Amino acid sequence: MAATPRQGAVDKRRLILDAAIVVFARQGFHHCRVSDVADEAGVAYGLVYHYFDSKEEILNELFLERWQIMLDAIAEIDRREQLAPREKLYQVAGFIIDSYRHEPDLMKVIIVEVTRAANSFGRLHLEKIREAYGRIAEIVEAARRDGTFKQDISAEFAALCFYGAIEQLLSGWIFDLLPATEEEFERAKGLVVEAICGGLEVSPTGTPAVSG
Amino acid sequence: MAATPRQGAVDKRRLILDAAIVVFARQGFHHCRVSDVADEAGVAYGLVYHYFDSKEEILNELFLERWQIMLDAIAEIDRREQLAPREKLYQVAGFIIDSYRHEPDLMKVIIVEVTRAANSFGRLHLEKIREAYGRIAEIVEAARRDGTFKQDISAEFAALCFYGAIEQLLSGWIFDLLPATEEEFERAKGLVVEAICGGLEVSPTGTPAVSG
DNA sequence: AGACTCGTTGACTGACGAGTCAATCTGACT
DNA sequence: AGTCAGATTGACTCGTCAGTCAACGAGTCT
Repeated sequence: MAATPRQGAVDKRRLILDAAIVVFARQGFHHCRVSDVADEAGVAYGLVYHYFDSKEEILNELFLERWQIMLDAIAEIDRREQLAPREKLYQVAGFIIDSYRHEPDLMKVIIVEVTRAANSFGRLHLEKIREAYGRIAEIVEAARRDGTFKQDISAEFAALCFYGAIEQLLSGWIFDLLPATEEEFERAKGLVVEAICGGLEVSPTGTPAVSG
Repeated sequence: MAATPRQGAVDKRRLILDAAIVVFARQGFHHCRVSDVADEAGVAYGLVYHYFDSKEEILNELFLERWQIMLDAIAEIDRREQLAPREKLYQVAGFIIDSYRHEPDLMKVIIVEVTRAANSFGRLHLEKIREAYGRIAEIVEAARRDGTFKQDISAEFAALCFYGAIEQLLSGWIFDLLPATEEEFERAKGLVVEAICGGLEVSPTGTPAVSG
């Protein structure tokens, strides 16, 4: 299975994966043909089946590949001792938002075709998604232990809200409900953390309302 | 088109819609056949096409029907002058969560199948989804005006986070990542509002941490 | 009774598209 | 030059399934 890609030769497997990202994002997984992917990759139809067992396997591969990168990134962020909980969450939000900024098509495919459809194929995806919640929950749990975060909201529940807010944000960009500009991406990072950590309500004491 | 359903006769159109909810939820929109829906409804295959133009139209109908109910409910909640912003949001969260409690299959279909489809078929769905954000944003906007909510988070952004958290909650139940019991439903209503309005962080002054 | 309308039936069709496979190519190694 | 392994090709197969349609049934009106 392409164990030794000849030097100089283009990695056709990668080519197919990248083409699939474009096609899946444009037409949707169910509304595209395998031949569309092959055409986009500039490759013969049959070659797709040389590298992958099925159309679904391509989607699986795209998801698992990218999701693992995210899981590792979250774990790495959590490991930085000097960061306050809120800063850790900011880093996490930043990583996910930057992922969308740099690879909007891939993130669209993952969110629209995989995250929302997790019941149709194997339990593997659900396990991976749960893992992401778990890693975020660990950050929250540490914050609860050191007294920064409230006791009465469980870490798992908090993680769910936090991730949900971010995913909805990406959905907004994906479906053109929100302006997807560089400035908006940056602003959103801070705002989503402020909304979830600080809350929408004005604190009883500090944080005077900024006019304008 | 079934303008005068004869009295005593079962409304076959409704029967088909209800069967579609069950089948779409169980097998997924793309992994079921129209004949599955007909069988579930106990009706001949062709009758489905007597009432609907296509398989997709059934999905459309299910979404639009239910979504409009939700939009109306949110508007109605916003109209209750005596409610504080946080209480209004609690009512909204409660309504959506209760929708899931009473019709989990329908809500599953709407969340799992429609959002995915939102890019493939018409912009109508997106418009409706945007409308929901808008109605929630109105609640937040009023709260910002009267000084209850922060100025530096826009109402639209706040609405997105709020709705995102709720949708993620439903996803958790849908995909069995969370226990879906009566008590959890009730607890979740309060928690999601507390998380979003009050934030995860302990307020500088009040709200002493509850032990246990 | 006869004619008309509308609900209902389910066998059939036609297109579509995932996956197969035998043939061909390419470069490496002897 | 000859052999071999793996990459690459694309025409073909074959099941599936959305959508059609001609016929039938059950009320209603005259």
